[in-house]
Amino acid sequence: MFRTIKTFGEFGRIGEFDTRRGLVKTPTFMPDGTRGVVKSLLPSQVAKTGVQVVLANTYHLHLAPGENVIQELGGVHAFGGWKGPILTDSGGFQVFSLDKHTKITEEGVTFKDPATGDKHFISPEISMQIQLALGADMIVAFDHLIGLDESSQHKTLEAYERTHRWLVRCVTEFKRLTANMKPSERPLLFGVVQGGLDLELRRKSLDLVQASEVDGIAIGGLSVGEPQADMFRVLKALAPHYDNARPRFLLGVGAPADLRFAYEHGIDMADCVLPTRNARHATVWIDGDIKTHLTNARFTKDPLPIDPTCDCYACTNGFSRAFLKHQFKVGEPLAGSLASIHNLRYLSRICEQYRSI
RNA sequence: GCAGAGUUAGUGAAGCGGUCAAACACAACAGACUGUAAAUCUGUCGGCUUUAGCCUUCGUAGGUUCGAAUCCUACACUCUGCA
Repeated sequence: MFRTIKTFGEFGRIGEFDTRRGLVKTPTFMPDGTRGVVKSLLPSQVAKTGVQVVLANTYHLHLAPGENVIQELGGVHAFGGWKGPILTDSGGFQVFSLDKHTKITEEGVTFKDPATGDKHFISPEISMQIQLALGADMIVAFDHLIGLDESSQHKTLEAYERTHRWLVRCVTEFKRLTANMKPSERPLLFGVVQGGLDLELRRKSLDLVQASEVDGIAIGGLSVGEPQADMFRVLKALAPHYDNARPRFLLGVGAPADLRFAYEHGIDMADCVLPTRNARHATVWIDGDIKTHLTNARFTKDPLPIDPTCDCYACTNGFSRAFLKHQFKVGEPLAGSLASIHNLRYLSRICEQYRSI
């Protein structure tokens, strides 16, 4: 149950909710640790940026090392060392990102591993089973996600309908798997809203998800190549219709401007690879949301920290832009780690600014 | 001193008569990245102008040829054998 502490603006809210692994204060940003950990960072470093929840991925952990291995070793928390809440994505995103390697039927999705050629079948039920076995504290229903370029718009309705049929199966399987758990031991299930850029469909999708027995509302299918204005239009249209008792999770959004818009339109939590991937690719955000390539020649002798206004470890411990540029140029992984710390802190600070309104 | 091999754009290295401003790699420069097939990918990379074009380049200087980075001669330098 989501507790609203305060509202701001027309749709924004500050609040908190409980997971079996502890309290989550919102708005919050959750970095993606696809294989169980945030790439290039120690859990302690992630925690110090203000991150409360880390994401992990059903698809990747199912392929290797397998949920059975992780379960035997004590679950994904023990496995990767993250003590706070963990949210697993369902594998639904891979239906989209591995599009060319998948075969979708009503029963589920067959993935052909691009690396090995091995086939893996994931259905709504199997996704629930994997996520429960991994030991996640929040899990996501297995949905059908499509791109939003012109060539795929005709699939919007199909994906929307399938997502809801699959949601029913997810809820049923989830209830079966958690039947013997106390409410305080049970992970939270998020249903996914789809509908592409069709506001009517989006609205219906939200109603359907909110009418089902899910703990949280996830907004999916955005930030998949559509113009920013389209994403904003959808978020704006959904904003007045959310159920106040449940947390709202925007899947896959992480650009500062997008997060701000989302939080101001009723979103409580979001995840994204952007801060950490960009960081490993030498790109950081600097005060004012200025996207900056640290490898640019102009930083060769720059003694300043990444962002003089930032309080992250990298910015307050003497690491100059010149040093980071050099480390990136010579391929030292420390540069990516320091930049990741900075970018995560940058997004956490945005969240903290909203939480302190 | 003799005999071989070599000298190509920032570096390494292809090319061995025309389709060569010259493959490829690295470096350099710029960019992309939004529920991670991503510590990855893309573009530029002789000069001037720029859809096209013009000019100057392949150790140096000559020569052969309609045409040379590619063939010949001389010279310079480098490496490997033999003295």
